[in-house]
Amino acid sequence: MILHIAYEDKELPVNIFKWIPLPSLEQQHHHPCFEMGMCISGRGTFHFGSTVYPVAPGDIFIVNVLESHIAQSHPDHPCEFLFLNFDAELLEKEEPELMVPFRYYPFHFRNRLEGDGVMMERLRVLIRQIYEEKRSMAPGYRTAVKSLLLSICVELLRMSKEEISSTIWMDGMRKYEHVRPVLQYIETHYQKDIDLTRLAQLFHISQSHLSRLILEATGRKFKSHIVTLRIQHAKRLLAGTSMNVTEICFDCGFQSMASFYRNFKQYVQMSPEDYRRTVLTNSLRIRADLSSVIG
DNA sequence: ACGGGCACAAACTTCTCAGC
DNA sequence: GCTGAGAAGTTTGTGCCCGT
Repeated sequence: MILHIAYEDKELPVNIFKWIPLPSLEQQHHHPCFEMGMCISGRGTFHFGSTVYPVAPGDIFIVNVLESHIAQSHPDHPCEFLFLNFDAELLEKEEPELMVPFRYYPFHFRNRLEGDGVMMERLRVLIRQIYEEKRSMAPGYRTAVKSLLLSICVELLRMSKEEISSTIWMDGMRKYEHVRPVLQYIETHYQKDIDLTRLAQLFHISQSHLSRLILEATGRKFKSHIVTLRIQHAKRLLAGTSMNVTEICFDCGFQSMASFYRNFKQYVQMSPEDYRRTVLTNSLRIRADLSSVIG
């Protein structure tokens, strides 16, 4: 199940809120943003696909972009979470290296961070500070939230560096630096008709070698990487504009309606029209809930 | 007009081997 | 160890069609 994340503040794509999961196991969901969930109290379980982690106070769970997950409370000791979700663009714009623990080491990525180490304690404090900043909305809170979030990502980056041997780390960074211009090119040209052959010619690398480099750097195949960017763009247009599906398809860089439908269904598990209806229904429901709370 | 499915050709990925 | 070339298997794009 896909969740469309609407940020309260359009200038700051960061949400933070308290949440008590139900004791019954709900359907897993995913969303196009990063999420961190810190357990404040109680017990329970956190499900990522078929992997199940126990939940204890102080545990921090990292949810990657489009990763299926759901938290569940213990029936007798419901757990309370502080959930933080934010747009990946925030990190990419600031310093792409911050994406490394999430994106460039897919095989080292782990969802549960636990323990009483100095770094863990620092992460917990930073998450609480973001919650307080967002709640108080004191002058300059946007900058404060952004800098706290970036500090969290720096901590994660350093933690992941400690876990991975320096040889693997240096090797990964070197490969990433090698392929970085290609990835930047893809991210600015994905709306156009780019293919691996032309890209290989442009960067003077063989097609097979470029394919391998992209896979090593991103954890995704070339096509999958492009399609992910295009689908994210399509979702933004479906949710935020009245453009018809055909216009959106070609605006995103798809060469035909058929491939757009096939890819959209594969990545989002529903057709573009169904997605637009779901997003509209959800946003209307949220507005109705808010107006009933406000009175 | 638009949304969606199917079959085939084209493009991409993966693997292996060889040269530097 | 890094990179390129080539072959085989897999995936995607294109064109066409049908239903609403």
